[in-house]
Amino acid sequence: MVALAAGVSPSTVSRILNGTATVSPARQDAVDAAIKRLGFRPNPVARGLAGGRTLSVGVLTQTISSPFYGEALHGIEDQLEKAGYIPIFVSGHWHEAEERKAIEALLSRRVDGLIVLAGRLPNQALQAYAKQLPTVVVGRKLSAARLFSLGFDNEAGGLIATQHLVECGHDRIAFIAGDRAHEDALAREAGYRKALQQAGIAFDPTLVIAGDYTEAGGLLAVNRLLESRLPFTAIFAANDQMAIGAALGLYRRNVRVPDDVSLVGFDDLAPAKFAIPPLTTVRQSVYEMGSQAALAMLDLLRGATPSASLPPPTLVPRESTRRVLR
Amino acid sequence: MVALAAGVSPSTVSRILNGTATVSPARQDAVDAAIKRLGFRPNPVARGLAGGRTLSVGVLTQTISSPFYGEALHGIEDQLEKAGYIPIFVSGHWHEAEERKAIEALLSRRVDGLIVLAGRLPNQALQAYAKQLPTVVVGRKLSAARLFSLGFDNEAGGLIATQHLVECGHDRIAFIAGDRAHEDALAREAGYRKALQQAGIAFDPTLVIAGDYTEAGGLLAVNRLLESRLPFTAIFAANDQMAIGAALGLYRRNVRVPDDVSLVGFDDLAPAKFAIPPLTTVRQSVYEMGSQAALAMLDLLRGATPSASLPPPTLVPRESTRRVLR
DNA sequence: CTGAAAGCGCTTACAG
DNA sequence: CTGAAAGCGCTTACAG
Repeated sequence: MVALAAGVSPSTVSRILNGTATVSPARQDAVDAAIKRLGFRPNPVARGLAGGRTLSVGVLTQTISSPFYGEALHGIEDQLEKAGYIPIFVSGHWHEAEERKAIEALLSRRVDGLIVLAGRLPNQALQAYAKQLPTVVVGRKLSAARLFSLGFDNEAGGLIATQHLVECGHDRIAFIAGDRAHEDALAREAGYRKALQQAGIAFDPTLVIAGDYTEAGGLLAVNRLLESRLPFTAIFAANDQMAIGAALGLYRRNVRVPDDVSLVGFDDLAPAKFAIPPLTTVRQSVYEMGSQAALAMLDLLRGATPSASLPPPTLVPRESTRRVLR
Repeated sequence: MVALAAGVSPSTVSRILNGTATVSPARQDAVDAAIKRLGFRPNPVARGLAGGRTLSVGVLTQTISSPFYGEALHGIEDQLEKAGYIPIFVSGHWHEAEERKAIEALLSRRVDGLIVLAGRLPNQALQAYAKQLPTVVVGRKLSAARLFSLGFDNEAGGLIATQHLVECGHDRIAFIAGDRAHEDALAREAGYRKALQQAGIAFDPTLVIAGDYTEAGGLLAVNRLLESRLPFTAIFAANDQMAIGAALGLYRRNVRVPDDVSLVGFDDLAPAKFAIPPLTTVRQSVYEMGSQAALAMLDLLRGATPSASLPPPTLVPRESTRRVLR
């Protein structure tokens, strides 16, 4: 070890580097100076082998190129980096076997912790991983030792989106649902129904169209809706991407937004703001979600109990919704 | 080493694992069986320390949440994973000092290679890194030993975009430029000018507006253009994001696309297809760019000379452009 | 507070 | 073709 060449034993240097024990000021200074002089940078690989820590945390995401998760990864990266950890991102592509494989790769690289963003892995698989290393899961509610979970209140989001439409005077509100395999899609739908109920509007199942969280899915859904000839004056799409697809479908058939139908999305990703017309939506700070997840991981890593939580969703009124004219 | 417990020496096992030398069939089988029986998974951390290989490659990107780079990262990940390597993504945020720091972090983790996506690092810095480890840089042309560079033909892209507009009969074509710090922005502009020249249309510098590759920048640019009261019937924006911002600016002022002005973008990222109206643009397969970069890295790693290249950009005609009416 | 020693899990010359 | 040995760059009990 290089720094040894500058006075003391390797053990002492190691202790200083890690703050593992108190060291006399004299040697402290000597070592600091030597480190500076030599431009010494500890080798994380060796540290990992010897100490069992790699200062890296594995992050299982679904698609690294998704606009939604991209934001979250950004939040994770910023936070982890500050603490000297490096995130290692792997993709599961919404496929259980791939997710497992990706996590195995992470484990074999001895990451210190695991952050899981959504996915199809059963809860119990996640709980099992938590036995091996600190784990934070985003988008589900579950508990176990060394496992922390974090999620938005999607039902509340669905509720305020629909309430906004109700307040605008709409009572024939179609809903384009998200992929039912996602917990959050179900919660958003529950919020929609709850708002209807609170407003005394009868729930009409024919106004609910299945979707898949993609633009193409939103386009398809709106086409089906239009072909059904059911009357409606507003659409709540379970995410922005579907709302954007729906907007295109409406444009194609010369249905004007918001003059003929009001449209609200969910997420408030970047494209919502520049949609034509700019999309009214429910804001969730996905970046914040990532950074809170990382903070929780850092807590877990130092043996503390995480207290991270997410701000409630809020409505962002833009130009795709308006009061219904009578 | 666990597998030793099953017959031979650790060296032999290592050799089998790495294909480093020929081993007698008998031991080969014995070891294979033992590996299988014990469910042995080699520890990449230890391999890295001992052998100097970590089976990881560092990827410097600018913003992990960018729609453009997200696609590229996806391509890199898919290709590297197939070969047993894992990518480690770090962000430089278009900031030279951060880029350097990020690369240092990668080096200290002993990545086997480095893929650099754009950025502000001077070419010579990149060439210096190439002396330390195999490097592939995307989006610049430069050469050095163990350095491979790869990029789209942005000038050709700018050319075909503008030619398309010319063929539609436009001769007052505005150009919203990209961030001049990007080489590709300059090349796209050169393509624009070349097309004008080939068509015998005089270049009018007042029709060129500075932009920054963001939607907000496109919106601003179009406002400036409209306020200038200069006549124009078409706009070529140097990327899709600015085109989308421009479309919103036009919509706000009741200028119809494509009836009043034709609009073309560049990149063909996902949102272009669902813009209103769907955006005519120049397609570059960013995913392909990532996967070719990864393939080139794999070549470098095995000591071969990379031969990766990118398909030429192509025009994707959609609904935002139309023949000018006389 | 601080060394000397052993060891993390592998790989790679070095000798057969 | 195959072992024994040394070593990658650190950390962590173990003794002072």
